[in-house]
Amino acid sequence: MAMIRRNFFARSVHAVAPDLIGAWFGFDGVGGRIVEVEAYHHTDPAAHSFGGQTARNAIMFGPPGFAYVYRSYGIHWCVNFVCEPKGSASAVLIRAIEPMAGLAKMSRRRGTKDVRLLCAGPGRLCEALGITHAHNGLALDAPPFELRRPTEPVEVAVGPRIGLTKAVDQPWRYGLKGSRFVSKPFR
DNA sequence: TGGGCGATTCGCT
DNA sequence: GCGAATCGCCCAC
Repeated sequence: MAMIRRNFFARSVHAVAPDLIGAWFGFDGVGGRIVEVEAYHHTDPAAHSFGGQTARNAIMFGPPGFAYVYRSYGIHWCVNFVCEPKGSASAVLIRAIEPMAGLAKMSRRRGTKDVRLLCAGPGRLCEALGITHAHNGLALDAPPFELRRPTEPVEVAVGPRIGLTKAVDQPWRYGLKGSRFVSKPFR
């Protein structure tokens, strides 16, 4: 599997997002393949960067190829990959992976043995992988991140994003067709 | 400086 | 299917 380099992310977020489906996402010894992501662009009312740069979203306004981690509902962490040229403030939210490496460790962190629920959802994914605010701003092409291109072509499903109150109809959710490990089925 | 709110998850009905 | 948990961010006052 070919390593994903930083310039992989220096493209339209809508080009990067489907290309991430099927890619290997390793983090500090655990991981799996990406089966679900969502794209967020700075012109998108649902994006954190829509209202301009703030202390929280500053990483989104930096160069592509870095991790943007934020707190959701005061409880969960969610991880994004920053895309496009510096200043575009666009990113891909990683919503689910198919758990493949370090299942025991992920199960312990998550408190469940149900492999299907280990990483199905942005909050669950970060809990299983051990991703927190401490990893905000880290480069994606260096440890603890390990991203690799898919070994073979994949079929990508498309649908509306989840849990939003703004721009709900945009079909900017991408998934691995037929995967049991997505947070919600694609129809 | 305070109040409302959110790219969620889980448990109970 | 519904509501609680829980807290940092952000804007209005």
